Amino acid sequence: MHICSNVSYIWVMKKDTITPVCEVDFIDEKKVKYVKKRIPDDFLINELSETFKSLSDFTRLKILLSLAEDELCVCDIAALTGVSVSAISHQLRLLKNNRLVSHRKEGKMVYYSLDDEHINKIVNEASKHCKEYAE
Amino acid sequence: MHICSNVSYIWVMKKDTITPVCEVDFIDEKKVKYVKKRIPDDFLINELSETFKSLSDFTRLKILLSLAEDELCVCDIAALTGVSVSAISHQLRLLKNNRLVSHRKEGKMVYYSLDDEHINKIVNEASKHCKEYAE
DNA sequence: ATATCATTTGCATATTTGCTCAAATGTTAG
DNA sequence: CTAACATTTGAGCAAATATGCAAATGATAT
Repeated sequence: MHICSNVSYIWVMKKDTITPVCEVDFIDEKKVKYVKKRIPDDFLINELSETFKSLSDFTRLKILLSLAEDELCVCDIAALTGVSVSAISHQLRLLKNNRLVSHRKEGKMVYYSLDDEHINKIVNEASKHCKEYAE
Repeated sequence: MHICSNVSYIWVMKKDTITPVCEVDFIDEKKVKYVKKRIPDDFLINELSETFKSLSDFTRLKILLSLAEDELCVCDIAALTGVSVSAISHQLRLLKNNRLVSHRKEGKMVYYSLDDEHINKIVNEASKHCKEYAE
C-alpha cells in the first residue's frame, strides 16, 4: 500500500494491525479538495477526452483539416491522404458517430463535410501550442 | 486497385496491360489540389495529433485539468484520480515529454504544474463542442 | 437482367496503449 | 551506515485501435 505523508489518513485497528483507511475515511488535503471541486465532472471529462481522441490520429486529423477547406468524397480523401478507401471509410464512420462530420449522398458518391465550426478553433489553439516549441 | 472516376489518371502501358499510374503522374482534381495546398504540412499535422493524443485519455485529461487549478504532487494526483501512483507517474512522464507539464522538486516530493496556458483554451473550445450535443 | 463502381462492413492482424507489479532511484531522518 | 518513503522505471499483459483484404451493398448505365 502506498502511504502519502502530506495527506491525512484515518488509522483504524484491523485484525491485529493498525492500517490506514483511505477508501472511506480519507481526509483530502485542502488543495485536493479545492481542485476536485473545480474541475469538470467525470462525465464531461470523458466526453472531452473522446472528442480529443477523434483528433488524435494523424489520418483522422488530416481528414478533418481537409473537410474544413471543402466538402470531399471518400475517394478524394483517400487520394489526398494516401490511405486506402476502406480505411478512410472506417475513420469517417467514427467521425460521423462522434458528430464531427456530416454526409450528403449524390448518386454513388457520398460527400462529407465538417459538422462543427468549433473544430477549427480547437485546432487553431493547438497550433499555437505546437508552434510555441518549434525550432 | 481502386479507380476513382472523378479523378484524372495517366494511363500507361506496363508489361502487356494498360494501368493507371497514380503515384507519379496522378492528376489531382482541382478540389483535391486546392485542399492539399491549404491544409498544414504533414509535420505540423503530426505534432497536432500528438498534442491531441495527450488530451485523449481520461486520466491524463483529468491530470491536466487538475493542474490547471493548482500545482500538485504525484501523490495528490493519485488520490484525486483514484489511479495508482505508478500509473500517474507514467502519464506525467508522457505529459512532460510533450511539454504540457513542468515539475519542481522539493525534497522527496515532486510538484507538477501546467506548462502551457493554451491547454485551457483548447479545453474550453472542446467543451463548447461537447455541450452543443448534450441533451 | 448484368456490369461497373463508390462506398460500407466484417474479419484478421499488427501495433499501440494504459495499467499493474516489482525493483530501482533519490531524498530525508535517525 | 540503515530505514522510510515519494517517485521513477522497466517488464509484461490485456484491451483498444488503425489498417488492409475481401465480400456485401447500393446506385447508375446498358
